[in-house]
Amino acid sequence: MAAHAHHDHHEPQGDDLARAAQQTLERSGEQWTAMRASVFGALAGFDKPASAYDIADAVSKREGRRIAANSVYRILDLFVGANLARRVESANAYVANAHPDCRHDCIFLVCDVCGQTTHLDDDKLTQAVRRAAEGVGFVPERPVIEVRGTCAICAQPAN
Amino acid sequence: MAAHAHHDHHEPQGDDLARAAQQTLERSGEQWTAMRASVFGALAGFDKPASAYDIADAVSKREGRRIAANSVYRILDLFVGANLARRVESANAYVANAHPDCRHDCIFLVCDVCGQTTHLDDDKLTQAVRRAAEGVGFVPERPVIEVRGTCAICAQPAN
DNA sequence: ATTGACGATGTGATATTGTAACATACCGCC
DNA sequence: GGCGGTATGTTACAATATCACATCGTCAAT
Repeated sequence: MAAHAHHDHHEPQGDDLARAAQQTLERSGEQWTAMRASVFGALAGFDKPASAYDIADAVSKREGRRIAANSVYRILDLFVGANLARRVESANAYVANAHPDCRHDCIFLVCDVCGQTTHLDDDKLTQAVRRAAEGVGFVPERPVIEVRGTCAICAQPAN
Repeated sequence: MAAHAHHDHHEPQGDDLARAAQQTLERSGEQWTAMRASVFGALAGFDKPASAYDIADAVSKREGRRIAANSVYRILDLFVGANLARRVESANAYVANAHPDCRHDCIFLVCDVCGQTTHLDDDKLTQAVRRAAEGVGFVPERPVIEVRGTCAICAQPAN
């Protein structure tokens, strides 16, 4: 779990990530409430996609009182709409988005062994998918591009 | 519902489709039982992706007795494994596969208005997705490529 | 014929994921 | 203080998915 602390990344993490999320959300005209901060924090605290119920449990623990899944869903929907989070369709789960300002389609690689999920940004590829859909008269809104398989670590023979 | 009866298609339909499915399933060493035939027929009878519960209802009607969802799930899992059916992840639903012998990744276009789902086969594109995953050390097993949006018919202005 | 193994299905319970409806709380404004 | 609006709480429920175990049929060995 103590990986690559050796130098700085571009990826905002922890509080930085939350601050970026807050700014993006507020710029879109929504409030950054205590509850939303707590949900975002819980979401960002997972190292793999988390279900709404996972998040509800984590938030409940943080808050010391029971938070219903339903409240979490509302906030997650808001986050997804504002690009602060993404839904991984093939896992019924959510991940925090480290770059809420860049709105592009993304590609998730979901490891069936460990659950870890990474994402690729390859606009050429996602544009090609959109164009393929347009080629048959379809109006693409939201490409869902995910790859189930085995991540580099779990695929190592000496496992 | 009485569309394009004017000339033959390559797409097997109705009984032909079922026969093709039966052959494929048996060739893979599984039995084509009455229950499986009934589930396949129900699945093929839907004009859009059907949930396991939709199918359970349809089969129950056909059979004149209650068929539980979990029996349907078992058979659907078998079908997906044998390529007789596909799961549309972003819709939690299943579609019959007209070409059970061609095992390629496919791209679903899911209309958010009417639910109709078409599929594209574009091996260049799906191969590109696989290669992109491999490029970061990921071993792709099952690409999930779906596009949510609006189909050509629902997108017509004079609707 | 009996038995045992095995695959398929039946059955009931339960887990997980997702929504709906309405109540309450908070906040800025008049 | 009262009002309108957003956010959250609360309860109930719907929809999707899985588990455990019972039953049934078929086939083969005994």
